[in-house]
Amino acid sequence: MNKTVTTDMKRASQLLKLLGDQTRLTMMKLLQSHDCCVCEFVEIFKMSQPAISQHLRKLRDIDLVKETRRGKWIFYSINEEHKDYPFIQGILEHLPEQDELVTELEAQGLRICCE
Amino acid sequence: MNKTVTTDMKRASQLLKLLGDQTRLTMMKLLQSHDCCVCEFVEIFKMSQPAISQHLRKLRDIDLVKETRRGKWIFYSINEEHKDYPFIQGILEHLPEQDELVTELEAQGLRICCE
DNA sequence: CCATCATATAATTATATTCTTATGTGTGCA
DNA sequence: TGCACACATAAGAATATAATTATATGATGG
Repeated sequence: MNKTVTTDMKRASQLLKLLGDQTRLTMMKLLQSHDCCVCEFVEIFKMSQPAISQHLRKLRDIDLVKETRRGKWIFYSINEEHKDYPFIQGILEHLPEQDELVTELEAQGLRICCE
Repeated sequence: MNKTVTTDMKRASQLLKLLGDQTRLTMMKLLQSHDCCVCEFVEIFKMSQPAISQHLRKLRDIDLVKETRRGKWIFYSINEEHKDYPFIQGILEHLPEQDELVTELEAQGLRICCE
C-alpha cells in the first residue's frame, strides 16, 4: 500500500470540486499566508458579500477553514488540523503566490487590522 | 518567485474542476498504471458508453489524455507531456491505487488484449 | 438598550454539468 | 462490399452550481 494515500476517491473528488472554482482556490491560497475577513474578500474579488459568504460556507462546511471573531470582524483561516490538509497543501504549493492581492488592499487602506 | 509554480489560477481551477468528479478522477488514477479502452471503462464504472465517452472527451479536450487505436479499440493513456502533468501527478499520488478495478475486469474475462 | 456594522441565510434566477436516448462515423472482417 | 462492432456526437431533460437581491442575525460601541 502507498504510504502517501490520505483519502479515498469520493472525498478526494469532493475536495477537488470545491477547489475547482477560481474564487475558492484563490481564497485558500491567500489564507495560507494571511487570515482574511469577509469584507476583505469582497474587495479582493470584487464580488457581492453574499457571494463571498457562500463560498466561505462551502469551505467551512467541510472544515477546510475556521472562523474567529476579532472585534467587529470574522476572520477566516486555514484549518491545518484537517485530515486532508497535506493533500490540499500539496495542491496549493503548485500555485503562484497571491500576496499581491493583499498588498493592493493595504495600498488602498482597506486592510482590516485588529490591533 | 516560487519555483514550484506550474500554472496560473484560472488554469489550475479548470484542471481541478475536471478532476473534481469521481469518475474522471478514478479514470486518471487508473490510467497512470493501465491504458484502458472505452468499453473497459463502461464495465468498470457501470455507466453508459456515451457517458464514458463524454468524460473522456473532457479529459482529452485539455490534453490530459491521448487516444491510440489498437485494432477495433481506442485506448486512452495519460499524456505525460502535458505542461501541468507534474501538478496532476502530485494530486494522483495521494489517492489509493485503483488496480483492483482492472483486476476484477480480468477476472471476468473482460479485459481487452490486443495481441 | 438601541443603532449600526459585519456577516449569514433565504429565495430566485441564470447557467453549467451530467446523464439518457437516438443517431452518426469509421474500421475491420465475413 | 456490406455488416457488425467500438466509439463519437447531438439533442434533450434533470440536477447542481453560483450569482443576485432581499432580509435576518448578532455582536459592538455609544
